[in-house]
Amino acid sequence: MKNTVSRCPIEGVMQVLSGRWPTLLLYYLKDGTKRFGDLRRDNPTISHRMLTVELRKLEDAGIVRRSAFEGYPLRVEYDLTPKGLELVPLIDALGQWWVRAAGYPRNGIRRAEAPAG
Amino acid sequence: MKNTVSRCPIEGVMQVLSGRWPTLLLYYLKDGTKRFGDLRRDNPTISHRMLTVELRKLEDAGIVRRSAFEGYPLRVEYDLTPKGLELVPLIDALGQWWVRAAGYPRNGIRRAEAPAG
DNA sequence: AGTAAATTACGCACTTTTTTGTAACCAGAT
DNA sequence: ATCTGGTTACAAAAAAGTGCGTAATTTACT
Repeated sequence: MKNTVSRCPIEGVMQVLSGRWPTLLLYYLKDGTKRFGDLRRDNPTISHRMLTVELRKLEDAGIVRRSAFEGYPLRVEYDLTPKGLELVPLIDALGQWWVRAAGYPRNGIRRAEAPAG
Repeated sequence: MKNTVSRCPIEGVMQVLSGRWPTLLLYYLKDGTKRFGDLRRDNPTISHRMLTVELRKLEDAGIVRRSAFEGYPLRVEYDLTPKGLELVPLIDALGQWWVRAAGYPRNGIRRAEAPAG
């Protein structure tokens, strides 16, 4: 998943959305503005390092907006940009496809017997 | 991205679609049936091993159908299952979002100044 | 009054885990 | 020997986790 020039738009999107966290963060951010700690509580298994890294990646992709406020204790808020909001229904569609297709019959055709012609 | 029980459907989909190859293979397979060697030529940078690994993953997910025919040299064909076909427009939508959103204005709000209240 | 501890959102260095690539080997008919 | 579609073992690379340090203010306690 290294940085490669992508001829195909699919490569570009997947560079950003691939992995366990990006879509999951989108999922939580679509409810509205969240703080760093909120997102950690939403998903307790993400490490603080990964959360910063992934948020930064989404920010760089123009999907998430980061707003830091002066003062202590620190306060930083994250929310979706218009671009990010457009992405949400597309991700949702994938989720729906996943649950819908879960009941599909297994493709039983393995090692089909047929003339090699 | 290891095997975790996914409460959220998003996690499930991304487990299969994450990475550089899955969506790309979908992209090539949507044109119709392809053989192993075809797919390697379509994407010369994928290693022999990764192609088998990724194809097997997609097959296990019920997205790709694998048909092996008797005889030598070997002949194995890959195509999309109905489930896989349903996925294609969703992936395409992501690609379109990517190119459409590429021209969006950068989110310039960084380190916003505001009362910490 | 003085001090210790908690808070919040990280950055950095280091270790572990996971993923991907390489190369060699296999089958068996032409 | 070559062709095709694989498998396996090993090595390299990338991704993810761990733990420590930082900052200024509040709270908790003595």
